[in-house]
Amino acid sequence: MNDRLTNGAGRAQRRADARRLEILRAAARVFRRSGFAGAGMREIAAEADLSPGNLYHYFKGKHEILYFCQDRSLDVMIAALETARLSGQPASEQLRQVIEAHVRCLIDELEGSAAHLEVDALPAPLRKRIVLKRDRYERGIRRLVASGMRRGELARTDVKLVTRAILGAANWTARWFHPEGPRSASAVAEGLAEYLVRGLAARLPKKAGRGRAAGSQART
Amino acid sequence: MNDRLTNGAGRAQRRADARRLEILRAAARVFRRSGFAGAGMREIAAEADLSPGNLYHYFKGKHEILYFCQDRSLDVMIAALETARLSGQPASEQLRQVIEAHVRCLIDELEGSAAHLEVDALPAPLRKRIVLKRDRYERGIRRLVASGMRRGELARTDVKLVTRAILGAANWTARWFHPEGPRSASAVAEGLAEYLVRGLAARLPKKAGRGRAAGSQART
DNA sequence: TCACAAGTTGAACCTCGGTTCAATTCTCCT
DNA sequence: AGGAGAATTGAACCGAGGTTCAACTTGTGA
Repeated sequence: MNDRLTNGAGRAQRRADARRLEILRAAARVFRRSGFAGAGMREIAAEADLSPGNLYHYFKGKHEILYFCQDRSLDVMIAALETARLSGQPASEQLRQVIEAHVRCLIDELEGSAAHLEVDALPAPLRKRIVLKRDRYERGIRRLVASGMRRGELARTDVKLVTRAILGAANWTARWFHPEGPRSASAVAEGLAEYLVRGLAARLPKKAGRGRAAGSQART
Repeated sequence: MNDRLTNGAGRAQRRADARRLEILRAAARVFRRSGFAGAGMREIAAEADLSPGNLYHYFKGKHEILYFCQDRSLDVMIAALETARLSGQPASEQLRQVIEAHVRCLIDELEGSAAHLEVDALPAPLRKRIVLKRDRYERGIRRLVASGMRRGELARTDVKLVTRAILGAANWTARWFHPEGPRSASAVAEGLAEYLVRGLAARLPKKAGRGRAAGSQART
């Protein structure tokens, strides 16, 4: 009976949540296509198949939509980072997974979102929250890299600089990747990760115990 | 006499040109700070120390200012690419120079310009011209990389993908670099180039004639 | 010195895009 | 069925920012 009592209200809540999610996805697509400034509320409404005024029933305004898009993206990326961390694999493998997940998060055709690239577009209170989360993500990657360096799995270098280079290269795919292009999103993610990880593995061939490093030596 | 006849007009022309350049520099700074959308003509005018209406004496509009900023940046980068190419040094060294110049072009405190990062903001005719030039620059880098691969100086891989990764990492410095930060622009440019070039040199240690590779082996 | 062209200004204009809102429709519960 | 709240709409509102422009100032050449 209690279950039956909340069934309708529960269903309405679920529908509202689903509609919110729908809007966020649509917005993410428009933001990725046109950038935040170029994305109009009318365009987002059309993409989400509702009227412009209706957006305000679900979100306070354009900035709030952007904020939630960004929050979602960062959640996905942080989860991937955590998964990699818990895998217990070598640092280079973990880093590869993180980079691939990051790139996919950006350029996946249906779910991809470049929203988190436009933090500066947010008003200060929302921006602060996103920056905290983004910095948390970035620190996680740095820890992964630093740990790999300490273990001798990655070449020692400026952790911060390298992490930003990695993120830059990954984020930049949003600019040039086209779904109809010659490479699939996966191929791009993998190729990019391969290159970026290799830049940190450069000085490892001396370690005889390293299966891959040994393979590299045999090949070249 | 002829020299004296054109002296005043020549001087006026030079002053107009100097004023145009001043405006472009000011605009580049504002664009870098606030992005194209966030940069207002009033702000640019203030930065260039003249009135908003006066900008229109020198440029047709905001988009034309952006276009010329971008054109200038690409000129600088293309020139650096040409210098590196003509140096006849190994591909990895050439690539290093190109990357460093690219990064400096972005984050140099007085002259730096991130304008070329916002190609999409241009109306179609101007955008077409910038895209042509930008693609020319990118093809030049690709040729450099491909040539290094053919010569065995760089590891063989997907040239286009790697070039874009490099450009992405380099361009992204515009997002995170702060002049008052712990690293100078030069240190960032050098560190970044080091890492990005190493990702392409990963498989070279086998070449006994390589002084650096041999040094690396001795160290690790 | 004068006439004309170049350069400058600051207020006003105008458009575009974010947002509001009254009216209407839909959904849920009694 | 009726009432209340949620959801939706489409037109109107409003302000920010790009641009125009008449009036004025400065520079140049005869």
